[in-house]
Amino acid sequence: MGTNYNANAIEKKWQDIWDKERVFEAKNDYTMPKYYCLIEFPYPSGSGLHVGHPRSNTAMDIISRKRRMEGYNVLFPIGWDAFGLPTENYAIANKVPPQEVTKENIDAFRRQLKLIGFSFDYSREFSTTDPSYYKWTQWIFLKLYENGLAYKAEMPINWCTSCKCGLANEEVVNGVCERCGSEVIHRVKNQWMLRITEYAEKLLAGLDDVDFIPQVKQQQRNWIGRSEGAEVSFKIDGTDKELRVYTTRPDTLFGATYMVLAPEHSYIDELSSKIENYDEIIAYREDSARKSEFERTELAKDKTGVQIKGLYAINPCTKKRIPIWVSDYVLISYGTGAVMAVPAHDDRDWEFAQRFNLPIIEVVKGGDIKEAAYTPETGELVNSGFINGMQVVDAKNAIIDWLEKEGIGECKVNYKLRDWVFSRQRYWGEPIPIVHCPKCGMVPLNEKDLPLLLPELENYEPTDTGESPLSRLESWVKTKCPKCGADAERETDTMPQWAGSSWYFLRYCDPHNDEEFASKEALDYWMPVDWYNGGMEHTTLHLLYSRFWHQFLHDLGLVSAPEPYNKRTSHGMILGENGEKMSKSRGNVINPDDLVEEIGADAFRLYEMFMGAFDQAIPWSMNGARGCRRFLERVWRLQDMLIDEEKIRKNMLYHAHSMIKKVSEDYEAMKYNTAIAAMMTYVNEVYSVGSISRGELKALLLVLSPVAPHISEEIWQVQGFGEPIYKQKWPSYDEKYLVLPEVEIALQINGKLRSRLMVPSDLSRDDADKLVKENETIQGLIADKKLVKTIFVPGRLLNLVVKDV
RNA sequence: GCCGAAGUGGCGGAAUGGCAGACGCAGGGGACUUAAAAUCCCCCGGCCUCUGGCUGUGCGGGUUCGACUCCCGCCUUCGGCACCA
Repeated sequence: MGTNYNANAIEKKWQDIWDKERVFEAKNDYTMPKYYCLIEFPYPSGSGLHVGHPRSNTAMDIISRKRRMEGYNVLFPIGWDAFGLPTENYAIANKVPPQEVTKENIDAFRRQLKLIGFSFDYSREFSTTDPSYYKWTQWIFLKLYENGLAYKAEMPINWCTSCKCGLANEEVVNGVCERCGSEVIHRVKNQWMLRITEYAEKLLAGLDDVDFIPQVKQQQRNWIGRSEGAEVSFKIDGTDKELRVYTTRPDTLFGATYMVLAPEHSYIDELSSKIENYDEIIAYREDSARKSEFERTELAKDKTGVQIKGLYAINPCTKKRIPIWVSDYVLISYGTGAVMAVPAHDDRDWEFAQRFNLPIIEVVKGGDIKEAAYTPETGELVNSGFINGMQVVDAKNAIIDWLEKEGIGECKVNYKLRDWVFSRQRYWGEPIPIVHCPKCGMVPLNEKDLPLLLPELENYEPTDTGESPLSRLESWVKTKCPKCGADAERETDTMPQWAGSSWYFLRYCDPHNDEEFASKEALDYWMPVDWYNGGMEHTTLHLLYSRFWHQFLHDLGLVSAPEPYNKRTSHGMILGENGEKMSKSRGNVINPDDLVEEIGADAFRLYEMFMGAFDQAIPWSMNGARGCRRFLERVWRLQDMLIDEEKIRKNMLYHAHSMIKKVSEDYEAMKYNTAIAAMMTYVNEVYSVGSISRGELKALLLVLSPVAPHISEEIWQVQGFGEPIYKQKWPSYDEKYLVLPEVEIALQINGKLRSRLMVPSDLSRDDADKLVKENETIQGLIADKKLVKTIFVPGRLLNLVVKDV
């Protein structure tokens, strides 16, 4: 009997070797074929590594290790997305500087990741909070500012009552703050904004050229939300004002029977003298402001609204006077903040009209407008003057031509995407490198003055005014104008956490560069990222933001690739054993450290990949994890069955080669669970044979090594198989061994399984027909029936279609 | 409400339109052992008249020689969301 499998000792040993030999550092040899594997860099939270992290990490570690064996120069980097509110909140609660908390958390995370044996290039590690990194985040911001893509705007924003800072719409989840869960209200604030909408078309077009899983493309397209329609002006009766609306259905203009303004619409104030029930309208507006966007959408079925008495619009087609209402189902942030209501052909308008007894006029044939709005974009126009009888598509064109001729409207493309609110009134973020000068206005810092360091404070609490804690540090706020030298003040807002993660993949290419964010040479070689795996939850925020920044840098000629990521895949969430989301409060958290201690890193990695389909949410099973350890024990004991034979024996050729093929293909398709099943099947086969040759064991260790690298290296070394696996080539398979001389096929009658037959695997169609005639079993089964036809699928089945005589 | 994904044994899951349940977990039985653990071997969807047969992949239809897979209509669950005019 050989030695026992001591996972912890083996793992420590090989991790030290990899470290010392710098095995996984990407080479600066730009003549080699490259491969850039990326995982979303973790936020180093105080609670430590979650078992969800290793799912994505192991998957990409497998690809990285396989690529190295295939001869690629692989970049598989790691870093820390360390700015953000949880750290800041922890710092406030425990009265310690966020810098210290961050350092501790990063050290803890690094230690945990190293314990699992990922093949990261730690020589390129950095944190977004390093001044040498955020110097370049600030630099990119200044480029955006120079190019008119960063601006300040007074606008209604989401205001978190607890964090006391503005949030992007995208950060508001179910009406509460994504970070702290507190209520979000609307408040007006002068905010830094990034003009991502300028890139809407490009962000959309770029999706055509990248290999993202379809759900990601779909979600980004829906988020950008391009629509084609028209803007139309409605005269307001008795005034010189026109009410501008956007519609995707200009063809239904004859059916517009009333108008609706968002409660925040400026006309309510501008025309206040004409509004008979002004007080009522203002009261309604105040009600709406108190509602979060969530509530405004929640109450979908019970619409509220008030008619603006004294104001009427003129439908430009029918020339009729139509009432104007105000309702919070119309949002100020989309389109023009006002709509023409066509209740016959829009669900929301229909409900509203039903509720308030407003007229509903059918203008497209095909539905029953007494029962519901008819919304399909096909049908014939009725009750519509000069477009009567036209189909919807033609009617749209005709109306737009008419609007343009009359000068009251034109076609217009709209996006649902909104500009990115980029300010945070918080401490733990990159300071925005702008100075406010009483003479020159807003002045960007000079490049040579970057990084603008985040100063240490005594107290990190948000101020009651809602300004950043930085505003309290007078010595920092007071400065000279970079342009004229006059006394000036620094911007005290900081950037959101998304800033640092919008370009980190570029920095990995050349992480120690002091002169540039990364050298052109390094970027040209490494970019784009070949394969990026991450969570679906980042699809519309991080993934879109980083594509935006990258496209912008591309437009400046600073990066060559038009898109940052060539391929994007996604992993499923790991749930607790009870099938619920893992969380401290639910008490179902699995600690990676304990697990590595109990079953070892290799078994842990193996289970993470074996537990189920990679892209689906899977509940944890401690027994399943132990089963994976059991498999590795079985692999370890193969050493006791080893015979002194270099080659793969004849009876094992089929098994070995089909395993290599299956594992190679399944890794690429992220079907890790079936790849591992194939290796288990192979090991089961060896056990039934009772012995294994050196060649047979080598084949297994090579394909197993990306998932379970430590045990594979150890057995390889102990058995004297040569240079370590990390220097070996990925094994290939030979098609000629994938065919067995005989196969078992199914015999079906009318599609029902009746028997099984052993036949030569090269059995031809003619041979099959002959077989049907000559085989006694078959003849017995169809004795009293008439054979209509036979269907033969080589290697699979023989189906006899018969009829009763 | 809208968009997306998914429904297969006790559980996690396999299955280019071709033998449903690979592989693993849990369970049962046996071997080994003084014994237990570990290990090795075998069984393991349901039902029946049990060397065989029937039935079975959320429900109801359809296409096909043949459907977990494709089409139509439902139901349920899970994610995401923006009442987007």
